[in-house]
Amino acid sequence: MDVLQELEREVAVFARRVEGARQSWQRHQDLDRSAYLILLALANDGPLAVGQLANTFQLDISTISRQLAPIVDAGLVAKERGEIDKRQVRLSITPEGSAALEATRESRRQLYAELLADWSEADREHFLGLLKRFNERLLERQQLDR
Amino acid sequence: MDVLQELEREVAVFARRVEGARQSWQRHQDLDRSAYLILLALANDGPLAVGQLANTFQLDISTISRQLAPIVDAGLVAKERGEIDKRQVRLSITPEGSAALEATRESRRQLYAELLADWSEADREHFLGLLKRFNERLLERQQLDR
DNA sequence: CGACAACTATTGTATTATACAACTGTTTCA
DNA sequence: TGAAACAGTTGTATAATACAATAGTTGTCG
Repeated sequence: MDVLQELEREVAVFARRVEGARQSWQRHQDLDRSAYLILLALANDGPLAVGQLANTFQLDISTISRQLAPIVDAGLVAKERGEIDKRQVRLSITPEGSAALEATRESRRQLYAELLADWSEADREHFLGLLKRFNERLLERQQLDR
Repeated sequence: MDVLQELEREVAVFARRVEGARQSWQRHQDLDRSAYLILLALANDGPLAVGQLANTFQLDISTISRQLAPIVDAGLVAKERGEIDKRQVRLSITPEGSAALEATRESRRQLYAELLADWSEADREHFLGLLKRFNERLLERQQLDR
């Protein structure tokens, strides 16, 4: 059978399953997906504006704006008016945010350790590499399409 | 950096990107994701009941029931009362359904051909293999959790 | 054999994530 | 300096989902 066709199918299934997993694995104390990804982005790429986050995830600014509200309220992200450009907002992760991020990260890492318990290190690395490459492609494609 | 941690992150990103792609790539004449996956399941695994489909995707029966409505209306899936057990419903793909499935499949295959244009055949196969394995794991896990 | 528990599917209702549109305040530039 | 462009927020609509209530069917046990 055609590899592309199978791949396409497997990706569709993957999307469904991951979506399902998100719900059933969501532990109460952990950050939800949007908060987790936002904090990850802020932790990695320093302070960002709302629009930059929206661009990172290819989501509408309004969506990010709403997702931000609870995590700003919870004190995980600090929000200041931009100094140079007062339209912008400068979002940065707080120490509490970093702590929450680490906790969730560890909890998820644990999950993946169980999930991939019998995978060799080589397979894990290989999968990671290919997935990264695929993700980059997806991003490029989506940016073109906009 | 820890491979598991990176993998976990990459999967989260993947879920987001694929979700985004679903919206921007949805061509008008193509089947939507749920219809596509349902037809795929019916084409591969013969006639199924609503509950069996729900189990396949780890979704609530009510969700499948609703997703079924438009594709039954469109004549892509035939719906009969089960002969032995009249509570059940017997869903099977119709010739029109097969045609629609093939068209969407081809359209998606094309998309993946572009997306993975510069991947070697070996990489594609490798990615497919690892993804399949990961998907199986996810399913096992989710079934346990229910 | 008949009542009741268990099961299959549908429909009602609520929630969540998202986009688009309308609006406010800020900046840039002709 | 006024108009167009831009950043973000809030209002509104839609789609996908889960859970609850319900209807019809089956199976079992006293």
